[in-house]
Amino acid sequence: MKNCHTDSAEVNVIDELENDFLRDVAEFFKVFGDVTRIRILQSLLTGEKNVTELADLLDISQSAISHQLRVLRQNNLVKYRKEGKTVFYSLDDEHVQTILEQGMVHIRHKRGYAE
Amino acid sequence: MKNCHTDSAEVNVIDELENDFLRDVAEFFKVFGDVTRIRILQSLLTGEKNVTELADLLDISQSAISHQLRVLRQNNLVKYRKEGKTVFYSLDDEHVQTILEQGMVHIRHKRGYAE
DNA sequence: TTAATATATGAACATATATTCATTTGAATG
DNA sequence: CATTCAAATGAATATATGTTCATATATTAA
Repeated sequence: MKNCHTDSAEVNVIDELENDFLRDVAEFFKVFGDVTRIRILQSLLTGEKNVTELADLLDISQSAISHQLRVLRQNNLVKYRKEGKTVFYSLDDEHVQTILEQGMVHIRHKRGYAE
Repeated sequence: MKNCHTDSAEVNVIDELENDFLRDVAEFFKVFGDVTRIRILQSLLTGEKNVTELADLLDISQSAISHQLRVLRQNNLVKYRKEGKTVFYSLDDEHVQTILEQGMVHIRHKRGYAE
């Protein structure tokens, strides 16, 4: 007799789904786990910016910025808007902002940075 | 005449502090950016577990678990308690739990997993 | 003390990832 | 159309990271 928790084949299926899910969660956090991307995201907290602006502001090559923006795009952390030749990026939703700010608050408290 | 925002040397000092801070934030998120560590953390949501338990439960070698627990320890995501030869690990504080759950909720919604 | 068990650690290896450099695409303008 | 400017992309390289394997440490039991 089987129930929804002890049948081994069924549990394996569930485990696989769970593992896929956790893999995605890890991938999601991984995107926040890079200084360049964090700096980009933090810059976008104050509003949309184009690629050149970001490169100048952060003193990082246009190429590096562009590569990282692609990662951010692919993971839906930013959205963009084209206007002529320039592309303006901004944070995708408040979820992103919330998580970013949570992390910043955590480190600020932990390391005792001035508020 | 200088003020607290335009003096270039002073700004550089501020930038350095800010960059150090953002580096730490990225490091912090990086810890969440690995499936094994996420699986460990998720397992600890239901309470403390020892190393062997985790290795069995997650079907990951004792060594791999131990290496990752070290990373989690060094970043204050978990704390531990020794009892004889066994070491019990648990989540450090609710901050960790909050961020983990935020990420899981985000992915669940984004990917449309069943609640 | 010897054996057994739980955990930690170091070295080696394979893979992933970020940056640079060169080039390309695409849009506006002369 | 040729040029210029903004952004994207591909290849190459250097570095970081996770796992395995072998071994060490530490605690308990025989």
